[in-house]
Amino acid sequence: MSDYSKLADLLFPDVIETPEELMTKAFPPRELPPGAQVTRFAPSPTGFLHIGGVFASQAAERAAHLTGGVCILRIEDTDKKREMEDGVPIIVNGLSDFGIRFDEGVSADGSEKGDYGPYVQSRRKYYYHVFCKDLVSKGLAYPCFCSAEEIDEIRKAQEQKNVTPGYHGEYARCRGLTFDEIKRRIDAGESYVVRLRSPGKPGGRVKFRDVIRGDIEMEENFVDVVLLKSDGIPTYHFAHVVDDTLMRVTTVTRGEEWIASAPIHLQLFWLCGLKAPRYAHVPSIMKEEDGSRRKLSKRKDPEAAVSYFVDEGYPADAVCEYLLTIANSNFEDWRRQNKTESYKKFPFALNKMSPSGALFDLAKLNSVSSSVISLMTAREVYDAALKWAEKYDKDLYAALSSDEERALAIFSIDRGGAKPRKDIAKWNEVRSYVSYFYDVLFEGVYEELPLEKEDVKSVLREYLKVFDARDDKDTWFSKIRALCEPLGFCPDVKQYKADPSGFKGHVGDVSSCVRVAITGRKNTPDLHAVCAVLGQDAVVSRINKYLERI
RNA sequence: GGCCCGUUGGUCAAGCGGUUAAGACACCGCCCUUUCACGGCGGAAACAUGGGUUCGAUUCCCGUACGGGUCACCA
Repeated sequence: MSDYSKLADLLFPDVIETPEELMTKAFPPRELPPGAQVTRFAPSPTGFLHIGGVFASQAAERAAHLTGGVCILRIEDTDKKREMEDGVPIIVNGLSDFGIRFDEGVSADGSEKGDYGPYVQSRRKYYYHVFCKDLVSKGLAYPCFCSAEEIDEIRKAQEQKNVTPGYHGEYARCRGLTFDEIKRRIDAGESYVVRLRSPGKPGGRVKFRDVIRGDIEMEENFVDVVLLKSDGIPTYHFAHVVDDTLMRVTTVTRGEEWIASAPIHLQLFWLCGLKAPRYAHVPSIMKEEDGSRRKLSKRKDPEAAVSYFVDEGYPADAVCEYLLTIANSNFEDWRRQNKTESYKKFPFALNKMSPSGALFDLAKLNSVSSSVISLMTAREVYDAALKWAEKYDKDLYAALSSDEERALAIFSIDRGGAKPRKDIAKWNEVRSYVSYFYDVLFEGVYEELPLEKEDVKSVLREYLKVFDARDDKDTWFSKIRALCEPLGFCPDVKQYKADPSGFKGHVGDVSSCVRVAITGRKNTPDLHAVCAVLGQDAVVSRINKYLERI
């Protein structure tokens, strides 16, 4: 028996299987249609769901489901320090709110589904040890007893000599330890990590193809990276290789910050005798500040957290569609061709993602979102707004739920036709949108009218005389029109524009007076419909109130 | 600092050796409209920079600048 085998048995006495056995028996290749991609999203349970996480998971989910593949949710909890109590449910629920469904993996209640689990890394220790033992037995990994202080010393020495920092070459003190020495130190209770014995050389090169970026060439890894920490739990690098192999993942989508460590991963796959997956490194979402851009920051930017979008009341679909416009620029064209189709029908492609990080553009999000909402039915708007208001705006909730039919009538105005209005971009705008329909919500704030006060007053007084809430739209408008000439306004906009002399304004200005008196603002949906919902008494009292004010 | 990635209008972006350099958001103007919108049309607005390669570079190569990432028993 070689020293390496003896060492492997010493380090991992409980491991009785080989990687090959695992891969043929417990985790055989999946039976999937040709071209199907198996992807995964693998967050740490920090309890914070970053918008970039939704972006990356959306890419993974779309890539899998559009090809008839499988998308996995795996929890990377190998670092206990970063863990948070409700970390898992917060992330699972957050993702699910945004319509991202996983075929396998962890659920909010902690349960798991799928045949390639466990899907929580802390429950996969044995599998990591199987692969690690194999590496040790081949002389490709070894235990290292260096303390944090020693590692620090090494780094300082390297900095002084201007050598690439890291545990490698002559600086890898524990590389040459004999079996007897190792056994003595372990028996003495010294703690250790397991390191890769990297065959790489400074200056060596590796090449790989990234689905999004194309060919990338980098210096190969020559550092004896840590595979297993002193508690026997793997580092990200090693867990990635073992998990994605065993779970039969075909395409790894992850943040671009991982490009730098790809050489480590490629080397690990190679040394384990495995085929590396396809990589798709998705760009970070950026934020502009003081003329320069930086990654959207969890600490500084509220919009980095998906909870921001929930709080503001953006429909999940709207956020997803916005993210899709960043991910695949042809999405907008597709959307124009397929106005009412679900975005899930869009032929998303990983290789059409732009390699550079997009700036998060709230104005654009609002535009996308108001389009999404404009296509919803009054019922859908009501339900969603009500649900949002229940948590975020009690007054609005009370008003909306007090008379469902009336609320539905409000949301029905100018909705459902070929050219719906786009007044609402997020649910926290609903309060303002409906405020004038409810006395308890009405702010009593009035926009300025570009007319003399006396003219406004006479318009309103005359309107009061003729207004009848039962009038149909044509009758109602002809009455408005009839007010014009006696009061010095032009009943025809075109005529007025051709020659405004002799007029105080046109029929639009007359309407504006009425509109502002009733609603406080110059921009509202169809005024006739507004009056109809409000009813005779409310319209009259609103106008009287306004008359008293000015 | 080493290594890697990126750089087309204010923003998101098509483009992949020859184009009047698309489109979208925002902005401005006009039109449509019985009000408000929606919509339509039009406008202003860009290839970071210097060298090559080429008959010809936004597109290919090299350098520079700027931005980003990464160099842990964190992911």
